[in-house]
Amino acid sequence: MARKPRASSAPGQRVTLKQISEESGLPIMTVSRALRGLRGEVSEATQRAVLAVAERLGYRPNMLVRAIQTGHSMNIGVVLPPIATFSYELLRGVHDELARHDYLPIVHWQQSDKAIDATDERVGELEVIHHLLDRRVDGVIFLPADDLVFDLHVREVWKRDIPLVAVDRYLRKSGADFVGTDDAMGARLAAEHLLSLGHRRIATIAGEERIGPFADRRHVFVETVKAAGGTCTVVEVGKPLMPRLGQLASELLTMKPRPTAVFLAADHYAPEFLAVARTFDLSIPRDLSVIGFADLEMASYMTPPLTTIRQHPYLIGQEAARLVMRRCRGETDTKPVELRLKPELVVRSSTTVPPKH
Amino acid sequence: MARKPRASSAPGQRVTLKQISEESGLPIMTVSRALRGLRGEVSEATQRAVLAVAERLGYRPNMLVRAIQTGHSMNIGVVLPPIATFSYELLRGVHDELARHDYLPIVHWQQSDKAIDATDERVGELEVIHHLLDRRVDGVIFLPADDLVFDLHVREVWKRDIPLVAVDRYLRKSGADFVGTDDAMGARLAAEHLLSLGHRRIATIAGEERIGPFADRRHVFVETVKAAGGTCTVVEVGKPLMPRLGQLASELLTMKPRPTAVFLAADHYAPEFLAVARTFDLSIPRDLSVIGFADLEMASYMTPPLTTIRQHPYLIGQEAARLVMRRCRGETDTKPVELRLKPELVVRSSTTVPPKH
DNA sequence: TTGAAAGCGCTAACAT
DNA sequence: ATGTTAGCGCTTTCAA
Repeated sequence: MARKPRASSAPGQRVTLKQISEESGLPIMTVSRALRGLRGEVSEATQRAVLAVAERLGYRPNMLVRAIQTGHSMNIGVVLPPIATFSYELLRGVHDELARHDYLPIVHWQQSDKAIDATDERVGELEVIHHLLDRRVDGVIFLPADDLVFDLHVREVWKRDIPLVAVDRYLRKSGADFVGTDDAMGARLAAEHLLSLGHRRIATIAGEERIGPFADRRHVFVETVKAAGGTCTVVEVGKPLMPRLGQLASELLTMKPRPTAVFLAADHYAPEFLAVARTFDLSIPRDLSVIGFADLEMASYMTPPLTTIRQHPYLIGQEAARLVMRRCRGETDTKPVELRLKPELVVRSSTTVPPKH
Repeated sequence: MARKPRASSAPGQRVTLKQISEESGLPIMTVSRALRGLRGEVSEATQRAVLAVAERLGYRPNMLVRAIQTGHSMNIGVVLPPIATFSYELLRGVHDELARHDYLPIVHWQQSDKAIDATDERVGELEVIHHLLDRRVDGVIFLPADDLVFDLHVREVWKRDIPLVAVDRYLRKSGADFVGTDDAMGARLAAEHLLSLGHRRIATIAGEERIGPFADRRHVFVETVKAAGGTCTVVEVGKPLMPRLGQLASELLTMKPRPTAVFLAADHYAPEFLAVARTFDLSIPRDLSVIGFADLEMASYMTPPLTTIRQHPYLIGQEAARLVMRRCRGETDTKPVELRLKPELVVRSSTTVPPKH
């Protein structure tokens, strides 16, 4: 019996293989092969004919359908934390590399408010990865904000045999691939820079120990300073960042004797720290040298311009993208890959020789 | 005859409706209805049973398949220019609002290198929109970098009866929906701020006239100044920005009599402009007031902190997302919507009363 | 090199 | 409230 044609409200009447088939008199299968350019499976004449009709009709392949057929959606899920770290550059790196190979990223930020709303926090958290998985992404690039939550996500992803690459923050236990910065090297560069200027009484405002990169930066920095015969005072700033940071900065600057140099585990701390230093009438870098970590855009605009350790978020994104795509093709061995890009020292005006008195 | 099961390399053996159907003894259709929570079409008992099995099996819907069925992929394409304007905040606004309604953005930056590589520039440009269209996005949010290219994209999108919302840059002819900043109001705020401080001999470094927002900022600023009995020198900086900007700044600062205040059409110009002013031994704001437009993050970190006009990229993104989604549901009339968010004046330390002599 | 048939996993449309 | 059937637009499989 006659059924109504599917509505779908398509006045533009989507062009399908069937239409090309009818127009050209060739069977659908031939059209499909020609359009995909399957060499050796279709004669040149046929191919040209098909291509011509397709072009005339303005045909565009339906990747949704193709995806359910081939198992490849050509989309990569990207999970980012709610805070804006260096995510934008990272994302661009991911995107550019993916796009070069006909993949595209589906971005999903973790929303802080959602987790709070949910009665069971974990349910809310998994929503993010499920939204991606439901769209049948071929792989996932993940910048973990919280280690515990990350584990849940990884499990959920691996259950489906989909590759997952962690970026920026490494989680030892997870066994996932990782691309990030060589934080140890960065910390060493920072320490050596200060040491070479002559500093020996040094301090660091460290990030939370439980966060991988912060742990590395702290330990390597302290060790390097100590190995050179210096002393290093460590204060840790956690969350919430803002009231605590000012307080810690004050404590550090009232120490007697006061350190001659401070290593900030992140550039983010710099504006507040410099503000506090100003209230102590300290001139940077004359009275106190300050070095950061990240090389955020603002580092170069601060007063004074901040000496810091430059990370390479764009390149990290690129490498992460390459890695997932390789995994999608099953080109790599089963051992988890761990890639750490070398950071570099950027000397600006916030560091100099220690004051002499 | 027995066929091989589709490979697809699925050791995790994807869970499908059929499996739930078999496990529960209920027909697939009932399972489908239960899972979608179609109220009134399924008994509570059945629903509970289905949900339990689905949960146990770890079922997740396949949105690809659902999309070809319903015509809704629940994905919105987002096209961004290669330059990093305020895109990140905008993107987050778009994302958050979409995610709240189970949509997700598929982001595609236009790549500058691709266009150059392609023999026919237009082909390269259309690739971006095709990548999105091939994935059957339900709508597109577009931040146009180039007007001519944009027109081609719009045509391509509309051919498929898909809603398109332009953000930030408005293109009169296109007839597309638009969400952006009220540039006229911003320019007026800037002018009135300088006028109220007492400035009358004013200049502006304007952006390219052919770019909508820049045209608005320039004209309204000039008119407002003139209406108050002031004079306004206009210099336009195009592409490439960098060598030209320094030169124009020099010209402006050697004028006699020198303007007492300058309106920069974009915060981006500020670092270079301030650098040039410094070479002229001008103290900002004592000798010269400077006001920008955008309120980029760096504005607050500059020396001196820049007075500027704050835009609301996050909110613009949100509104754009709301608009596409409404269009996707066909909830709006056919007239193109034009939404301009009000910017606000942020007074910092780069503006003050004019020098008297 | 080409063709016919059988799905992919799901939902809309029509029964009952 | 629950079944049944026919697709969605494509690719894979198998046969010619």
